[in-house]
Amino acid sequence: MATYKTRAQFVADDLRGRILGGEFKGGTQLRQDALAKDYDVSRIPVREALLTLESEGLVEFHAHRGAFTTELSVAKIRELFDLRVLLETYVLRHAINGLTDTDLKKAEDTLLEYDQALNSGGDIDNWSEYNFAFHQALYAPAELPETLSLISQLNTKSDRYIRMQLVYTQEIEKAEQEHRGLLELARQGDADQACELLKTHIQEACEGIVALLEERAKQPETS
Amino acid sequence: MATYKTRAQFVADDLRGRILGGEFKGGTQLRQDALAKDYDVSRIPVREALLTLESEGLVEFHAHRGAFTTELSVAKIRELFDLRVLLETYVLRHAINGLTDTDLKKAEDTLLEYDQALNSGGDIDNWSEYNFAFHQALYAPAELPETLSLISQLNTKSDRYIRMQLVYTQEIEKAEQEHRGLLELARQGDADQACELLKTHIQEACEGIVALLEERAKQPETS
DNA sequence: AATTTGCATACTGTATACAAACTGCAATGA
DNA sequence: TCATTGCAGTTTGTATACAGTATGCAAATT
Repeated sequence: MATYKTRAQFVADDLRGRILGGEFKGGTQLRQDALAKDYDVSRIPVREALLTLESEGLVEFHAHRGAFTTELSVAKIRELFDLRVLLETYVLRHAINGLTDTDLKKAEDTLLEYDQALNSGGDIDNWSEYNFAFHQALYAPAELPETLSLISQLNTKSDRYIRMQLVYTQEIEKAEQEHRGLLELARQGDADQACELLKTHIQEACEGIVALLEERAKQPETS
Repeated sequence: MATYKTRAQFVADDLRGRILGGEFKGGTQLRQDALAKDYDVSRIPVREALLTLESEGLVEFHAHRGAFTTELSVAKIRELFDLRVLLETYVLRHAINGLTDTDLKKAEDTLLEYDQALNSGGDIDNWSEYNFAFHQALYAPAELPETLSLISQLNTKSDRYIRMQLVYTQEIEKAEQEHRGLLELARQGDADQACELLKTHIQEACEGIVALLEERAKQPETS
């Protein structure tokens, strides 16, 4: 924590990880006092951290009742993934036009680094990060920072559900193959096919999550 | 102020209006103490309001140096407007499929209300609000709340520049005609043409703003 | 017994107080 | 002369203290 500029930022970053990691069920009230004790700070930086997380859609404030973790309906999940398709194919197309060798190298390095992590320890937390890093590396050449930031937002919101799916299925390998495919198509400069692959990549992930949620809805409480 | 839930929200709403209204030049430091005195509250709700505005892109925090109003480069403005084209044509298409008479009526009402405001008082502040309300009414039937929220974000970020343009040009009437055109095409169910009109509507506004900014860049300091 | 009222408790939202970081200027030294 | 250091003042970031609102339970009323 010594490296962090402010306590509020530290709390926000750590708490974000805990929420994405599934420590709290959707709709859980986050007690400011308890969090303050967790991090050994006062409630002020905790409140500021919660406000940051609210802007990221992970938490919701209700006046005088505090902050609650959010929960997404199936409809909203579908909407988020549709938006990802729209925005990510958009930037991918831009990125592929004007893609340099060094850009390709960077994306490839991310992929390799991520292979190694997978073969060694490889828990979900790391995967989520590497997945994100690969996509950002692939999109970076588009030089559309605002768009990337929007995509990043959408990813944060859907991240909890993506992780959920990864635990219960063997999606990681499939995703990795698709990543290799994307890189190859990008190298060939085939934007149309790359976008098509990306689209199905995202849509299939969405369907997997929806299926899992509906499955889970049938069986209540399997503690 | 009694109607507001918390002081922080009140400050955020009012301060947003002041920033969008152009009270502060880009890059101005916002002193927490001064704002606290303005609103007769302590610095705590002011800080929370500033954090909210940061998440909207109107303000930026630098650790231990406080909050500064943001300023967009021409490249970023272009990027934002391109995103608006992408997202707004996307929802408009969805909205036009499955558009009911009552939906049309609502959008039309907004347009009429806004005519009246234009003929009576009609300052820029109101125009910005009505413009936003009309677009939201037109898009609402798509039933894509996350997408609308994203569009709303983009509009907030670009709002300052749109207003700037309105002051110096006679864009309002032109925009109004385009609004009528959009409504008519929507009524006819012609999504393709409606999207095309919307696209040029947004792109021309963008070019107008860019031209104005570049004009202004040539003549430094006309105090 | 069920519903309502009043009260105690707990928690949030905000004010005040304090500590740490930044800024600018003057003094010092090369 | 210019760069560097040290210090004072200012401002931010955070802790503590207080006020107002929501929640839950018990007594009271029908």
